Amino acid sequence: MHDVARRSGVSVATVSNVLHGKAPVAAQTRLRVLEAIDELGYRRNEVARSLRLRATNTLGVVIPDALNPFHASIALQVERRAHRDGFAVLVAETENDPATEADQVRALVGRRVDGVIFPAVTEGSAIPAELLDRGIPVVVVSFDLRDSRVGTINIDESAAMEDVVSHLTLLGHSRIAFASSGQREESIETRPAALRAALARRGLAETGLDADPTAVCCTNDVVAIDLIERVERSGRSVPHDLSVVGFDDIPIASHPRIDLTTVRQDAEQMGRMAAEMVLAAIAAGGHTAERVTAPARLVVRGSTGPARAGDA
Amino acid sequence: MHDVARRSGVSVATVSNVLHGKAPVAAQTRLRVLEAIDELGYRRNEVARSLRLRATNTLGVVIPDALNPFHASIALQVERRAHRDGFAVLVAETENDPATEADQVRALVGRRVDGVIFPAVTEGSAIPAELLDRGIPVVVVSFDLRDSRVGTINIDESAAMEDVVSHLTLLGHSRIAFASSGQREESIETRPAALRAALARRGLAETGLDADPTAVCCTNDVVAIDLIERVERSGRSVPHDLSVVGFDDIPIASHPRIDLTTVRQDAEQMGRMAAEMVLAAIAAGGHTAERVTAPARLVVRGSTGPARAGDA
DNA sequence: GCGATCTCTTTAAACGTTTCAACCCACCAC
DNA sequence: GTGGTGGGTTGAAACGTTTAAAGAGATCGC
Repeated sequence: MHDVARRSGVSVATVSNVLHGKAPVAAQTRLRVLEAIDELGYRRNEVARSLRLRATNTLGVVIPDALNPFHASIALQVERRAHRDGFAVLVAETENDPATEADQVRALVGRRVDGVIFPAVTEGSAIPAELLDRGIPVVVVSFDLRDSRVGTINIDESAAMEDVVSHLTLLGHSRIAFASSGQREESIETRPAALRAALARRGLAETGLDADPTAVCCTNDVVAIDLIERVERSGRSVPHDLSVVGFDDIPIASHPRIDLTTVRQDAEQMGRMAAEMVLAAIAAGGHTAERVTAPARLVVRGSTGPARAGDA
Repeated sequence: MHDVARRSGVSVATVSNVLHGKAPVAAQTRLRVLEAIDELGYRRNEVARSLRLRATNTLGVVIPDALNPFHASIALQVERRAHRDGFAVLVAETENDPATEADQVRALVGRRVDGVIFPAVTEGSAIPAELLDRGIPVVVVSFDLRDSRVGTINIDESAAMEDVVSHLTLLGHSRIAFASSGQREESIETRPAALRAALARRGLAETGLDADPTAVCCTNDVVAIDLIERVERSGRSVPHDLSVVGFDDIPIASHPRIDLTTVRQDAEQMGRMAAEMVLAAIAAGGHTAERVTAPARLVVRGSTGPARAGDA
């Protein structure tokens, strides 16, 4: 910038003015400056700008597992929406580990991100303490975190689960289990709890995964598809021996070879909304506590079928 | 930092010293400072630091399509490796569009990233001009860009394609087509060119996709799996009516329901190597021109079978 | 008692922007 | 001619660090 100023014979303040049009600058001067910028290939140093403005125009996305297409899709949409507003996106991977999550959040704080989005939260993470105390807006997707300082975007879990259970019981299932992602949990207790509630409403109890269920409701499509793989590798078949339901409706779920019955969530919409929510909060200069519930609906496909005879 | 200094009765320089251990500081002072840091919840402002050090400890990853698991996986590995060295990662989505790619690169330059990784390059992009002129190290994965200032990580495309064609011809195929990702191309001309070369070696020519091929080699697994879907929705079946080969071996490819014959690339290794290559270049203060070829091998599964009778 | 040495600490200048206040000059009203 | 107005420009401070250079006491050898 100093070089540009020198070359066009003006002060840096003037260069800054032609760049932002805050103060008026004579047409002729503007031209000279633009010329110099062009010749020197000048590109504004955003880090200096960030320092001065105390705003980095950067969002953090803290994602447990970038290989889960649902999470990836949300991150992607956030990036797109943010890009439109001139924001960049720092992604941080937690590997579902609360310790690295804390570590990553610290790093984001150090880099002074203007807002943070969690496409999912890891169990046992006291996530946003440090963020919230600093006034950094936080939006959480897929988990109904009840904190007056964080925004959330959720589907109506109990309605969705009600549809799932209704679908399964209509098919004659009564031994219904829940499968989570194995290692450390993501969507914490809400999804299995919703299942238990829906079952209870019908006088049923949850069946253990190892107690020979006839249907399994999985915490997400990746888990469901894995389950189908394990079942079929063991010589049984889906849906004949076991019905499987997923959550998310990731792209592969609708493939005819997979044909997974699942609860469809609109990741694109949810990601975009998350970005907009946090951007709005940033513009307004504080937290948000908005809670929106996104639409979701059961998509019945071929991975669910009638319960095995004699199992009602 | 000023607050910390004031609270512990020392100068900011001393605080800085206890933080980095550059200069010696008395044990007692160090203690007071650490205490103050703790009480105030101080966290170093990395943007000020970046400005002063003229290094942001940030990598850019320019990714055409985050929903392609191969790309996502590379990005993920880069993030992991970078995190270990205290680097953050800015992801930029190009949507396979050269214009937004240019835009994103400009944004990365403005933010003064220390290095950039392209998990794939979009056709027709004059990518790295601006980056290279500024001395920013660049590493490209999956495309053998021959530029003395960019590092590359590739598989041996012609060897891999040789294996594919050998496998297919052994099954009796001679009408072999290539399928790319439709819209704008990614891996530019190298993969189809390799196919043509391998065919030519056997006195065969490429068959058009619309000219009733008996086998199709796809530019990646996503395209292959899509193709299977389209074929089977139209009432034909894979591999009975058409053999399909992919590239990458993304996780779903090995699912028994998909069972895709494909060329396996080790995304984890390639991502890690890309990160290490660019980090090394940053440490050395300049470009890299290293070219490594990663291992790849054909994994034969159920999506390829004997050519239809009468088609030899 | 005096310079040298050593350990610890501070001062102040950078890094590259933005922006407030001041300045200059021309024009205008009176 | 004086004061106001307003467009165009600039000086300089600030943002929060790092670091070279200088300073301040001790300790020490002699």
